[in-house]
Amino acid sequence: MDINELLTRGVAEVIVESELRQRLATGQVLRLKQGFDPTKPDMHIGHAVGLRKLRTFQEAGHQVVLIVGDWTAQIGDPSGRDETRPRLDAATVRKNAETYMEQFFRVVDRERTEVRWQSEWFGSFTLENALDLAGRFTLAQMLAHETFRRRYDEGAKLTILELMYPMLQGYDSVAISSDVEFGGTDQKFNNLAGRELMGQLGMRPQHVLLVPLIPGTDGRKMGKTFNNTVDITLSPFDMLGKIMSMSDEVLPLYFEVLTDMPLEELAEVRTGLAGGTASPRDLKMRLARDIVSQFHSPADATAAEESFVRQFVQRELPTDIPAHALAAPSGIIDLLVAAGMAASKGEARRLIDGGGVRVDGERVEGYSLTLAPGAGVVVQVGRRKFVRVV
RNA sequence: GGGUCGGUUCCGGAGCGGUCAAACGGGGCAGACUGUAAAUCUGUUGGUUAACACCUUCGCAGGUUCGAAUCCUGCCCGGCCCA
Repeated sequence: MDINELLTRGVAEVIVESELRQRLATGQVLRLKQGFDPTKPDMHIGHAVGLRKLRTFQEAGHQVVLIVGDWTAQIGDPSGRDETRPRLDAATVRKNAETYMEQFFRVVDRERTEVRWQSEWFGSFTLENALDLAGRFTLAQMLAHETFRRRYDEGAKLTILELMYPMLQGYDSVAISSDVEFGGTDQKFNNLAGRELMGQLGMRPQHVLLVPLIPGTDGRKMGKTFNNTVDITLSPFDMLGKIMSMSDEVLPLYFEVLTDMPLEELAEVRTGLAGGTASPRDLKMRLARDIVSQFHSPADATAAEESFVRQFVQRELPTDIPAHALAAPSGIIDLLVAAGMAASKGEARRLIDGGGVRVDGERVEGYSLTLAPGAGVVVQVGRRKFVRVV
């Protein structure tokens, strides 16, 4: 891939672009820093945007340095946060880190990745070191950070510990001699702290490559708080379904940042969608297949598509309905709760009232229906939950 | 340390002695419409109950009252002002 596409496709901002462009041209192997906090091991395809970019750089010969933020995890990244996060214990952090890396290396080449834990340098950090670090940043600099500024102005709780977060992340760059730090646009402030610190210490300041945050299934920025993520650990079927249920507007961006579709073709897709000559539905299926293939396999993608068409387009029952064994006759309400299709009996009643429960395709009216063991009927809640009574 | 304002159901945010399981908005869930699009519209959103009703919930612990999310006392937590 040429340097231009490397620095523009699926990239929101590069700091400082002209300099990084020159360094890439020299053919020198660069150290690409990517950090993560082992607080939230579930990775979604929004994260994959950055990972794919790392992967592309690796293919161009560069070295990834993955930093496990086992210290910053205990602070919690304040970026975009409204409140102080709870601190985690060491065992949880370690477990989360393992889960995270398992997912990370589904995209990034493990062979060209160096894994470093923050405790390597922060474990022996002294108070003197910490004070020195804190002395290199001013309050005004910190308040330039949108998140800090807003919380400060609104009179919300904001601890000194949280102000330390960008400093620690910045120090990571010093510790591993980072050349380029990768992150989402929400990481800009933290990444720039690394630049600042490296410069103060007489090192060559790292460059920063920011990837865009992509919209989630509901069109808002993809993130855990909105519950609109497409997790990369989803089954092929669920992953395909989630992508299919997304708004059409995301298509061009998704193709750009999550597939290898050639730029010329990408341009055609854009004009086709804008002009109404391309089918959004077909393109979305193509996108979904592509993404599922990446995290699973082309065969899985094909199978998922077939199931999807059967279940949602042709409205047939799914092929693999879980069985729910009954020992004795059971009322519909109890069954829904026992099968995990409703959280409480009250909710089960509400679902029935709302017309969301079907038995063998027939809408259930009233709460009096009783099902016998071995009935073999299929109980359905909404469009996605099925159970066969045996 | 002093003064002051505040801590409400998933989130935001009303309520300020009974009519409060608690307005309203967001989110969630279900239904209609569909391309499982999106948008829109409708219903619903503590638990048990067929229902009446009852139980648990409004930072924590006590108290006043026939009755408290609402009043009083102490404590914990946060913001602001003063030091």
